Amino acid sequence: MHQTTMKRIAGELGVSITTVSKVLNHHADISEATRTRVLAKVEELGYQRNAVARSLTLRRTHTLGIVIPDLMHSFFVEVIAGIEPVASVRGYGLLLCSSGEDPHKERSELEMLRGRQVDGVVLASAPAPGNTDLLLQLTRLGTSLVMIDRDDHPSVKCHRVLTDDERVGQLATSHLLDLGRRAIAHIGGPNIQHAKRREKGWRDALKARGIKAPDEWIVRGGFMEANGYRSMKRLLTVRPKIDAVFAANDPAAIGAMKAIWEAGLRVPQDIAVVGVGDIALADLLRVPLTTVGWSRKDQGRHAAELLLSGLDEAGEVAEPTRVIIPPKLIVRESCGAGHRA
Amino acid sequence: MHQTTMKRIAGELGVSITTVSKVLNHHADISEATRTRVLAKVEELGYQRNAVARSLTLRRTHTLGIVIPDLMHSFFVEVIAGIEPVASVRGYGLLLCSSGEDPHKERSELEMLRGRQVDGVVLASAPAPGNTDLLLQLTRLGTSLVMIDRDDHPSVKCHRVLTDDERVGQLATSHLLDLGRRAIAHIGGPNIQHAKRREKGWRDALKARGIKAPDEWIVRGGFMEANGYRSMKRLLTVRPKIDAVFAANDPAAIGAMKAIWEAGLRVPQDIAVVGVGDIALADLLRVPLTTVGWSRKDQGRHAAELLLSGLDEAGEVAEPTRVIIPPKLIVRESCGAGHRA
DNA sequence: ATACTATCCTTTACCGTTAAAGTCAAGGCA
DNA sequence: TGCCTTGACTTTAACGGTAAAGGATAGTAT
Repeated sequence: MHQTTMKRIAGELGVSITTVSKVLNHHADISEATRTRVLAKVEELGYQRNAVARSLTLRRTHTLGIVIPDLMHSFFVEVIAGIEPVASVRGYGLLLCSSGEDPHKERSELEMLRGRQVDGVVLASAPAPGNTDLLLQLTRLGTSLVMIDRDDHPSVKCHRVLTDDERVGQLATSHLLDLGRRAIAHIGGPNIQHAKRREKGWRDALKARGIKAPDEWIVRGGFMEANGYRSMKRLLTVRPKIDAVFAANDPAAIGAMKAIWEAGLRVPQDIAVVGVGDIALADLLRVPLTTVGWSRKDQGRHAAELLLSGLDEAGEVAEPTRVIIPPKLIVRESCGAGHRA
Repeated sequence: MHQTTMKRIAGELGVSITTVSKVLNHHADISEATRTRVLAKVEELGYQRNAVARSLTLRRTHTLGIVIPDLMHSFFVEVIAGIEPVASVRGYGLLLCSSGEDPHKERSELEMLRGRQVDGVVLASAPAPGNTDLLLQLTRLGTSLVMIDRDDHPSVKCHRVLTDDERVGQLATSHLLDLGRRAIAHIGGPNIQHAKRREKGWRDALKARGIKAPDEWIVRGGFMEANGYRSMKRLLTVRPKIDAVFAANDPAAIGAMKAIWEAGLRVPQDIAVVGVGDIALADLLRVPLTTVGWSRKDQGRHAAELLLSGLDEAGEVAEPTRVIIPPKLIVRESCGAGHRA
């Protein structure tokens, strides 16, 4: 029932606990003979160091907290898939938290992570400035922080791994314009920085071609499929009719397509749709979704590397870095570019 | 830079550390006056207990390890989404590990979790009996274990939350038979229990209608989209031609559809496809996928509840439970039942 | 022979918290 | 008055490990 401890090893060998510890930590002042004996006993008993006890003395848990807004959204899972191998090979564990887009839950998760003394946190913040104080406190306490995806909490000095959201909006919108669409509506995201920036990119791209978007062309909602669905229902009532939609993310775009189909219209013939995110399976949808994507694995990988390299060089506080993962247009069929024969 | 400790609180108040500890643990032998003073100081300094130190003394980390084979497979993520809220409200953290279907990685992840003294483990085991010894050892050490999805390691006595895989196979196959298909091939999974059981269900359903499946009707591979794709390529060469495929899971079914389309054939007109799993977005595929599904959130929820209830009643070793999540057929379009007008 | 120096261990203290046992003054009871 | 409770703390030891400082023994320089 009880885990083997160094005490036991030391006892059976007639050496001190410290000697065992030194062998396991590769200290130089241990004779080859003792080292061998200890290692043999370790092997025999299948001993493994107790990470909790080590964390307490070393003041390092080798654990990263991950706080994301939605586990069911494949975007964040892909980011985690990018973080995992980097953390894993370096011996870091991942403590997974979901905020469910709720700032209060986010706060309590962050507090939980603080209490558990995680070495670092990867955060995709729920849209609310309420937790800025906690984040500031965490960094002050020596917890490294990397924000991914969301560019909120401007006063918090930490690494950020983002994409260029204005460019995202421009890419999507220009493409639709290039295909001859003119009445290009926008399904906006929630009230967070990068949703606003995608909107700005959309607006700028239209303006660049001399099109002024009327107010009815934009409906702001959330990032969920249901939000896109509701928003599209509204956009379908706009007159004169719109002929394209740029949705702030793929789930919203998918929701929009559902609404379009329900109205008996066709994608892309009646309304072209472009999303953002390139979520998994988007190429296998009834109408494969044209989208603006970037590598989430890269995003996760960068986040983990920033975090871990900052942890290894203890002491020196690295300058906050902004890594921009370049977005690119992924043309499929929902935009009407028709890449079938 | 330094976290506030009980020592500091005790010092500033002129009481012993134990007194502070007792207040925070709601011990009775503390006067109302002292309790109030301590609580006020805790509030003032924003003090929070150090979970690492508590874990060491309490021999409880309030952490569950989760080991899944593939982070990119939405199935497991959905299970996690079912586990998360249950664990979260009870104050348990989730340490996430991905084995990448590799038994060696799985082993090292399990060892990592053992070293970190997790209270329990939710495991979807990679297909290999190699780690049975470790699992037995873990349970012997007092770590609760719940296996989800995979029904391997029969000698390990632990709770299991599974679905009825034979029924899954029967449900899918009978449905195709009901629709008039007769040459129903099977894309099998890897060499693990529930893949074999789905195969058995398929075989039994055919036999029940007097059909004996020839050997070429089954191709066994893995659970990934690529496996389904390759398997289908092979099945397309079978003569006389097959008119339906039951794939052991949805990614494989999607891979199969890709292969079918690439061969210039249509789903379901030329070949009907039924998968297993009801992954997210399956209803939005180019041809919405008919599949046999069950609630993964329920599965995760059950797993977490079994684990946590076992942890609360410390000492008494609960009888291993088998929870069967009932599968149900989800009819869409890939089977040819035609639920459009 | 004496002091010096490696080499190889051990002792002691500490990480932050909790449980068990101990202290001590005030109050109750015979 | 003396003894026993009771209430409200404090002291001590422990959880499992690591770091720093402290021996002991043997070999080397002088």
